[in-house]
Amino acid sequence: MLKRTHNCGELTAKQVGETVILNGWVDAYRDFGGLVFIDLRDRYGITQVVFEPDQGEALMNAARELRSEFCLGVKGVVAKRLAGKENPKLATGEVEVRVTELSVFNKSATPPFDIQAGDANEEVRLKYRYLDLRRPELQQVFVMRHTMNQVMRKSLSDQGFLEFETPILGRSTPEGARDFLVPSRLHKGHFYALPQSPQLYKQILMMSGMDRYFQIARCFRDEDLRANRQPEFTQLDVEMSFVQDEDIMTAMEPLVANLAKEFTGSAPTLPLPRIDYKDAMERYGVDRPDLRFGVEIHDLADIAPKTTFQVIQIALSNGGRVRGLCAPGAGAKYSRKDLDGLTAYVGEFGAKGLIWLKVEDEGFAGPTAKFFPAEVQAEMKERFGAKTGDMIFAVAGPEAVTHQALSNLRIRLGAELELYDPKSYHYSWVVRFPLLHWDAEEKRYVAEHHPFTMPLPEDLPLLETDPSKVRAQAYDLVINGEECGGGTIRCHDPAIQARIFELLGLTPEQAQEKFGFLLSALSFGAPPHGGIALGVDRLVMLFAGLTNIRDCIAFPKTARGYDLMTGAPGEVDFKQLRELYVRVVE
RNA sequence: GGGGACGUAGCUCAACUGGUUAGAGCACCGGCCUGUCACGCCGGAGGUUGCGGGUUCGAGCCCCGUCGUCCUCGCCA
Repeated sequence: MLKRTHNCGELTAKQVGETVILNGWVDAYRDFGGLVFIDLRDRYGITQVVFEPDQGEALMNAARELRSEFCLGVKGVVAKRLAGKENPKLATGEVEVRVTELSVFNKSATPPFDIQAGDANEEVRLKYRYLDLRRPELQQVFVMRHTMNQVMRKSLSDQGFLEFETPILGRSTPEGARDFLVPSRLHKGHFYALPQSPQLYKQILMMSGMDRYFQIARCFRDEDLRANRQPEFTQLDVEMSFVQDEDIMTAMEPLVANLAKEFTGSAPTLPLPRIDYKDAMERYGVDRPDLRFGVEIHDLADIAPKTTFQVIQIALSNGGRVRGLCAPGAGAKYSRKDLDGLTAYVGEFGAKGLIWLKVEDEGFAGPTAKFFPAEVQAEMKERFGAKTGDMIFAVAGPEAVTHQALSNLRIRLGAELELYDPKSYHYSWVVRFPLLHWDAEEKRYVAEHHPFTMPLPEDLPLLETDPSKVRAQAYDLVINGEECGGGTIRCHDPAIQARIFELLGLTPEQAQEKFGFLLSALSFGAPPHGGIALGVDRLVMLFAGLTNIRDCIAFPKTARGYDLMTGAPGEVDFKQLRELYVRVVE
């Protein structure tokens, strides 16, 4: 076998004159009859190799047979290219390899799509994922992903964290996402569940005195997919003992800074900003604000009495809200048609309409400007810091609608008006989430994060009087408006944990049945503890500038949960089902 | 479960208002070519228009159903 002495990305003028062997795939071939050029590709780069008649007819004939994606070994002499024939687009473009010996390891069928172009339909790319993954663009993403894993391991290991593995076959627990179930052969009618996260195991490890845990853990949730959501995904899972919420954030920040440094070239100043959940919702309408730009949302309820605008009066009298934001420089940017488009856009989030006001020297302009007297206009200009040429957008309606409509509008305006550098990164913590919210349909409280979250100490009394007002010791890591991780301090007090189970509608018997092991472990001197999990796939997506999580997962699934390469999920033999006591019903 | 976009040659796309034999570029096959790097030139082959039904003298185009891909609401992180 012609074993490589060099890879396809490393030859330069330094090796001129050396005999080398390269292994790789035919990226392109250019056949001149009397002269054949091959671009040989591996994951390190591309090197041009050339076949010339002086090496004999047999070699030339063999070279003329080469086609795209043939897998080759070539032996030859590194030569400086003819003067003026260098290719500045290639790292190896100064030189070429004059081939003396060729070994075709394997021919290739004609590729089903143009691997170099990379513009094929995703369906076909996923079916032939092994070919898609030959593309340098994709290979770079997985190099990055590898590096990320290394940075995470090193950062945490340097801080004294121990890497653990926890079971994939666990038990189904109530709350959270739908479980993937695995039927037990040994126990008729019983099922394992794949972990939604290693949550309880890592808490138990704290109770075992492991003190600082981490795992790059695969998690499974049987819910519908999205551009940034797959049914199996990877978390950097972390847990620490003897800590409060600030300790977790402080412990994670060096890691975040290391990732930022590695992938963006610059690390944020620490500590990262903390924003109260409540402030985030008020100022940005969302719990994961994109803070690469300003444009805060302001309330307009107080000006309502000074206008004659029915829409506003009605929203307020129905217990809703009127809120708006100021888009700098939007006045000249948006045509009437564009504004109709923005109105339709907020409509997607339930807004009945969009109030838009152009700020001009003479006052507001727009179809609803007449409802705002001069005095109110001055007040609004001041509140929004609006200048001539800006636009004020406002939405009236139920609180959730104003939040959704304005937060999404804000993101859209930020991009369209180029209010930030798309290559920039902003990191922040959103803290003090609500512990619970009331689910009207199920007629019970539902955990905002998960059922093991510790309330803020000062809010503990509210657990008895007004549970939905209880704030949690919870924190999310937000980067560029993406939720990249979240965690909580856990309940290490069995009594508080029992009270929360009660609020969640679990009887003591049910709590015992589902979480007996946890309650038991809590009763044996459990340390105060807490942790966090970062979404590895999302971090790769973010740092690689991708808009879709499939491109940073080697073998992803489609929106319907198929693996188009293997055909999973597939049918199984009746015999397999019988062993598992499982029957398919129509 | 709901909404939207899409599905035509191996790939990327075109085909007027429903009208002759469904076209182009790339890829593929054959031939020519000694300095290309998106090589070039000549020639050729390649189609169940996702699938099933319907309307029509006539359907890639209209209607119904179905499957698949993407985006999204619900759900979920």
